[in-house]
Amino acid sequence: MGAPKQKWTPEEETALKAGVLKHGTGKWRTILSDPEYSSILKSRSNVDLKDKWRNISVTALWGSRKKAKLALKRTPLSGSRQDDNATAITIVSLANGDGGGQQIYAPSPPAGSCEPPRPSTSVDKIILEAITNLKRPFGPDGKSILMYIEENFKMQPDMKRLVTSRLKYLTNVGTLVKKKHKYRISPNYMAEA
Amino acid sequence: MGAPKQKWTPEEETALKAGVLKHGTGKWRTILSDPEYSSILKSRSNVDLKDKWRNISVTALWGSRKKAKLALKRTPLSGSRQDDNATAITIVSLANGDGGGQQIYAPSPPAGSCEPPRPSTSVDKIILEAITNLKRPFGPDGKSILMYIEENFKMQPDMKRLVTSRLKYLTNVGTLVKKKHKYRISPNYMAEA
DNA sequence: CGGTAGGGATAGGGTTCT
DNA sequence: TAGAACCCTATCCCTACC
Repeated sequence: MGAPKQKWTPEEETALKAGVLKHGTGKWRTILSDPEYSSILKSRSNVDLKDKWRNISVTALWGSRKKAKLALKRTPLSGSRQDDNATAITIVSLANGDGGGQQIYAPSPPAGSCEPPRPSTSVDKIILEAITNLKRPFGPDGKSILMYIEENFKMQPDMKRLVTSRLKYLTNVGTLVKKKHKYRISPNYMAEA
Repeated sequence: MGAPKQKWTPEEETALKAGVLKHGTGKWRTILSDPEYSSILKSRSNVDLKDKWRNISVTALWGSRKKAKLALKRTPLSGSRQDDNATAITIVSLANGDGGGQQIYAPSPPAGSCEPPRPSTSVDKIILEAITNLKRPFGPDGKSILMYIEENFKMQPDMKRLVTSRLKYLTNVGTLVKKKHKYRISPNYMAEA
């Protein structure tokens, strides 16, 4: 009697994250077989795990943007009604199916303003996207990240320095893990949320 | 900014219903690809089809309930059983958002007395509600339907037999479709309305 | 066949417009 | 307030490729 849509419970999600932390991504059958998680995840398949992890990943990447959007919605503060999505959003057209057009990078939220101090800026999102999409076995190096950003975003002149300093910062705070000049998104970062 | 809201034409709606009849619900991309309908539905997406079908469904469910009420008022006449399976069948309390309160099942209209043999009783309404709310991919099986009813209605002792026989009947007259022990509301039933 | 990656489709909740 | 049309995205499914 399968359920039409079996929503993931927080317990399952936690187990999955722990499993990835322990065995790494792409080891779904292994995670499922690990007695530490098998009971919690017994109603899931390895493919389910893969799908869910994919979903968690994009959520982590786009999370802050979403929060900003929701915040704006909940509080229709002041007037401006038109440039809703424009305000706090820094990456556009990622969702659009066409892979042709170049995306536009807008420095930092010019209008939104009410953002509390966050450990991430819009550049960070781009960096995370770059690392994710480059899909290097041990993560891309700084140069590749730069190239990715140059190729996929219209950037402002000081972008290079900005990215470099952000890479350093994100590594310091633990969002990224740097090893042999290569950057990866910390599993811990995924595991939080 | 968005599209100006493209209202569904009767032609499109007909094509959609025919498509569902031919391919089944949940086969929206298939329906869209069927050359028989693709020209008519060319400006619709698979998601549009799904959304429209959802609208049609709720309208049909609620519509039939209204019709039944009116029918009872208008003509308590006897006889004809093909009294359209569409109008006679009604579903109640589908709209209640809270899942908390238990509903009350009243056997068959005790007051009406001179009720002619109708193709539906109040049990039928409950059955349809169960099938609708259980939302199983291929429809719930008889056992699930029973459980749903037991959990959500105060029932009389012979409910089980009643439900079983009604399931058989509704399948015979085409209101339900039975396949591999699972019951679904007939697309025909939806498509009429 | 079993497993994973990726693309794509569906389901269902939300939102917007009328 | 309701209903129709539309959006968002978690979940599920299918296929290609080992």
